[in-house]
Amino acid sequence: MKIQLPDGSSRTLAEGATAYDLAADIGPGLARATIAARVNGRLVDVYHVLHGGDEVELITEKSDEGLEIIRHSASHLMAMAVQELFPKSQVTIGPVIEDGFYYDFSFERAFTPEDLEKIEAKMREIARRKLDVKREEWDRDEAIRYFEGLGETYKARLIARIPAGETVSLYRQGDWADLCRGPHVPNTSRIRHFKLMKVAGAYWEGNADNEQLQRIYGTAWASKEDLKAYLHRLEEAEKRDHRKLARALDLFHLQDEAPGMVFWHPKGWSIWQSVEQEIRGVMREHGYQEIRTPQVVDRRLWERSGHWDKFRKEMFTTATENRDYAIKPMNCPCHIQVFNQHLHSYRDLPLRLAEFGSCHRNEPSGTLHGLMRLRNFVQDDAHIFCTEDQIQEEVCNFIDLTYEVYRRFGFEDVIIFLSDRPDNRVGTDEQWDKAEAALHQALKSKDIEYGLNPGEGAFYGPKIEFSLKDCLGRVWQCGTIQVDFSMPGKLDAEYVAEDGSRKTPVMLHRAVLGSLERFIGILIEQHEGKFPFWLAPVQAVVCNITDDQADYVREITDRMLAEGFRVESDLRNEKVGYKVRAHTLARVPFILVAGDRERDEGTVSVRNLSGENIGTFSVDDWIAEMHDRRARYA
RNA sequence: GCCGAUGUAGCUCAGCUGGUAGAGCAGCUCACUCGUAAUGAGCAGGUCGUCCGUUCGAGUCGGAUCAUCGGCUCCA
Repeated sequence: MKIQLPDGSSRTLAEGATAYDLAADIGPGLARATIAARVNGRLVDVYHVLHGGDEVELITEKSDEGLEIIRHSASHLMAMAVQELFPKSQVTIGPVIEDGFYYDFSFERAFTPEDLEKIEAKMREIARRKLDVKREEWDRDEAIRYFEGLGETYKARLIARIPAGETVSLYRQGDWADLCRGPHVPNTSRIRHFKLMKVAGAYWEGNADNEQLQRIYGTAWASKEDLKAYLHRLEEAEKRDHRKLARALDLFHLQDEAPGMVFWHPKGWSIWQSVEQEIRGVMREHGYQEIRTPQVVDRRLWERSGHWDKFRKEMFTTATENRDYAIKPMNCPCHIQVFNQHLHSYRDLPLRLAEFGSCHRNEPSGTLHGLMRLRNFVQDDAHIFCTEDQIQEEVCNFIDLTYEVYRRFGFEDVIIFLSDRPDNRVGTDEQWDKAEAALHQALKSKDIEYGLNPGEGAFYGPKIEFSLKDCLGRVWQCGTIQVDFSMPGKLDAEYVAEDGSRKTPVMLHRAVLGSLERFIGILIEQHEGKFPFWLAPVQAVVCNITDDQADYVREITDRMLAEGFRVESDLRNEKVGYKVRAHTLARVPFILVAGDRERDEGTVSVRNLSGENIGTFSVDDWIAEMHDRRARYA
């Protein structure tokens, strides 16, 4: 029979030949490297029997698909190892994830780190048994009986979801088998470069009401080098962790007495100020008016806005003189109060109110995470009151502004999702149609790639989310723009339309950075603490070499301070090498050294963070250089 | 909130099977006045997260609790 290859050539094989036979026919090296095959567009095992005219592409461990198959097979290998060691455990699901895989087990107790070592050793042992991994086709009902017979109730439940009468596939290695669509590696010995990473609890079907399962995470790679490189990458990422850098650079701290709330130190607060000032300027340029609203607001306002019913548990409350209050979890109800203080004309719209609003949310303790997830955070929040017809233009402007700001802070890699109508919602279908279309069109008109989160919108309207990644690749939402058909009406916002009638405006909730804390957290990790000149808490340190230059150093430090730069002098009685090292570790962008020569010439010698001496400048020239860098956001 | 791990000096960590704490760095003092990633010597610094228990005796064992870390769930 003839088999078509991807390069257009064909090969003749005996009837009944498998994908493996094809690889072997081409060459023994390829046979060794082949993990699976794509036959007529479908991924199959190497044991798959070919037919005349099949188009076949061999999948080796070097390809992305091959790697995925290795990881999937590694999760099976792990499940088999767990069940050999712990016969009472039950298997559930074990998918491939970024950089690895996991498998969820039901077991009477949690797995310990020591168990992990044993499981990993058992995996290597099973791999050495060189078991073939073979696909079997089973009748669905028989498969259910088979797994029930083994006491694998979760697996049986999973198969029961497959329509009756269909065949299901099992993959068998030795005497162990698992329900799986496949494909898998041909033999357990093909899984070589892996490591079990961590144990964690996880809920059956991802539902917190269900039983908690024991999840084991692992990583697997095609080569030893890849595995090593991955582990090294994790180590490097750890060094960028904003919590570690915050301690090293003295930016902020958290402590037991105020979980989820930040104590900002002078250097961290300096960064905050720079960020806030930057956003304040951008907002002013884009037609926003900044306001300030109260922290503690009577319960009745939250009842009217609907928050008291829905988010009572997440709100901090307080009471005095028989009145109940909530510490605000969001700013919008207060912004509507400001809007409502005047009777607005349609000519006032869009009206944009901005606030660096401090919000408190009583997040569950297990969710807190450094600066990324807090109980008290400040949003660069704003609410745009507008008509339905103005939504699209406002969204377009907002997208431009968001990208411009992110770029200025050094972010190019932005992840965007649009969340549309959930089942449970307010507003008419026409309103939702219009709002969703406005968001889609705004993104499309900017040629922006974005994902869709169907049904993930808020009950009050659709939204676009802008997310950035932290050093470990975890995605955090930062910017957002949300259409709201509900709250303005609930809180009696209205304007006078052209025809003299009273109408309810649409409100757009929007934030560029999201939470300033979270954004600064990501900023720290993005720059590894080496902030660009315009953001650095200390932009330059001037060091003398001996006491003889102390006055000169004080004088030029004062000159730079007078120009508005954050500059310190280091007059300690230490060797200049010691000072250079200290300020390099403190990530000061420029270290200026003045010895007798510089003092006599009225210059400074400038060293940057890369350790390069970028030259000796006259003090005037250096100040001009700093002005230039600040203006360029360098 | 759920599962697991962790909590010792400002920081990073050591402290075996219970016998009332140790290093490096940082800090302070003194000497040295020095040219781009660590000069030397000395000093000081901890009720071992908190509470309860076991024990003649607890940093070490048990329980509770708080916080942190890694996941899960959640995230207006």
